[in-house]
Amino acid sequence: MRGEQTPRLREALEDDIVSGRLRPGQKLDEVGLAERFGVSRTPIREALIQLSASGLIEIRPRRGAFVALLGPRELLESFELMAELEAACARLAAQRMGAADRATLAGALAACGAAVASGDSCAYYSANAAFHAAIYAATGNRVIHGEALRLQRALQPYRRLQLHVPRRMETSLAEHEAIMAALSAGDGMEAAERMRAHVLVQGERFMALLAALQAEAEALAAPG
Amino acid sequence: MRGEQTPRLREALEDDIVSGRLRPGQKLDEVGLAERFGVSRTPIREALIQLSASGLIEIRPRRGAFVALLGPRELLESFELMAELEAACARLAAQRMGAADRATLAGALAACGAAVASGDSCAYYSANAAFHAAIYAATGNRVIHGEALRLQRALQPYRRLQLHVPRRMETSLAEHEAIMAALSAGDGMEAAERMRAHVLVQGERFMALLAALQAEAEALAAPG
DNA sequence: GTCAAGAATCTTGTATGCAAGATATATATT
DNA sequence: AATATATATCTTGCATACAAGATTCTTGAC
Repeated sequence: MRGEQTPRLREALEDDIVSGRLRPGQKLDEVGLAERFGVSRTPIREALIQLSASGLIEIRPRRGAFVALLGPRELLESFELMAELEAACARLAAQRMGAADRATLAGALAACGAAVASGDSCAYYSANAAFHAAIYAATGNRVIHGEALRLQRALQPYRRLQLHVPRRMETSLAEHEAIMAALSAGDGMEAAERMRAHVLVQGERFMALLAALQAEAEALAAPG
Repeated sequence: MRGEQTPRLREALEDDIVSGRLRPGQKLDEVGLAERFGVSRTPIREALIQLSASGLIEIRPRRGAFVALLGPRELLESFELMAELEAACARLAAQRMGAADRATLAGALAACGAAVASGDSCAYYSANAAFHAAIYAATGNRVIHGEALRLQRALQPYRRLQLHVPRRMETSLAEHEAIMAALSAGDGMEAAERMRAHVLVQGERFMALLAALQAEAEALAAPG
């Protein structure tokens, strides 16, 4: 038996959550997970604690672990934090971006364009994440890069719900292109401002979607 | 035996680290900690995992847990993140601050002034933390507030080393007053810009101090 | 038939035991 | 004497065991 199960378990669970296989609010049973992964509860618990620290799950004492289910307020606040953090990344990237960063960024933007052209919202989903991640990396600041990635992952399950909002991809792509232009021009302020708006509007659009879904759910629940 | 040891242990260890009783780089022995707190290794391990997630300690697989010891690069990068995050807080606080927030902030600023007047750098240390925390709170965004506090704590052990830099308190207080003025005027851009500079300069001053200390240590080590 | 109280069951939190990797020590070799 | 190697010891990572709080089911009263 070789050591270090916990990282593997953490990654597997993280993947399940980010990819949507585990839904927000769902309970994570320690014994069940232990059996599924063929380990004891100990490394499972350690992985769960790590995930709770990164915001993907919530542990309620004596009640168990649940895939994080952000309420409307917390969700809006998280998107606001993301917007501020990404705006900072854009500003720093505009100042420091090197040739390699520029190439990576251009590639990610091209992938976004291709996804829009083919109408593949799933491809856009990951190309979008790569575009944003390329900006984090272009700050040259690994601490900021890591924090931004962590937050991006924590919000991923919610972004997923947005995939099919009409014309979302097109407007998002246009915003990406404007951000790219500001970055290429070295205009940090402009890039930051556009990035902030880009992320904030996602949060607001998402809030509207959430409200609609909740109204729908209540309408279904009440008469039944 | 009542449940829930882990939170207590986490807080106690966090306090030991933030207060400086445990030095950066120091090893944390699981058995030793377990004996000291009168518990088994299990809750100790869980507390250590949580602390590693918040950045206060570092766990190296099969090697053990150590109080986080940031290298120069990571430290500068962390201060840069802090500067961006606090700048965002200042901007949001300028827009949203209510009467209660304003009063808390004024109180914290007064405490900073009193500490400078009496030359009590230890009192300034905590009044300074309270001033910054009041700004996080004034954003009205609990997620941002929590992240800012977490990062503040993670950097606290390093700020502590800076306590006795000559005239540090006076310049810091002057910067606080300028930030307060911008906040009161509702000038978010100005407040953000001043806050960013305030935090960045701390990071740079700290780097200089660290370099001096390292040079001193090497000078002592080489000839002996 | 609904609701409340109590018992049975389940799940979590902590303790303990054991195996494997890491560190320290002793020995041998050059 | 210094270095490399083998061995002993220590520490971590994981499995298992058990106790206490949470949940569910049953039973009784209204």
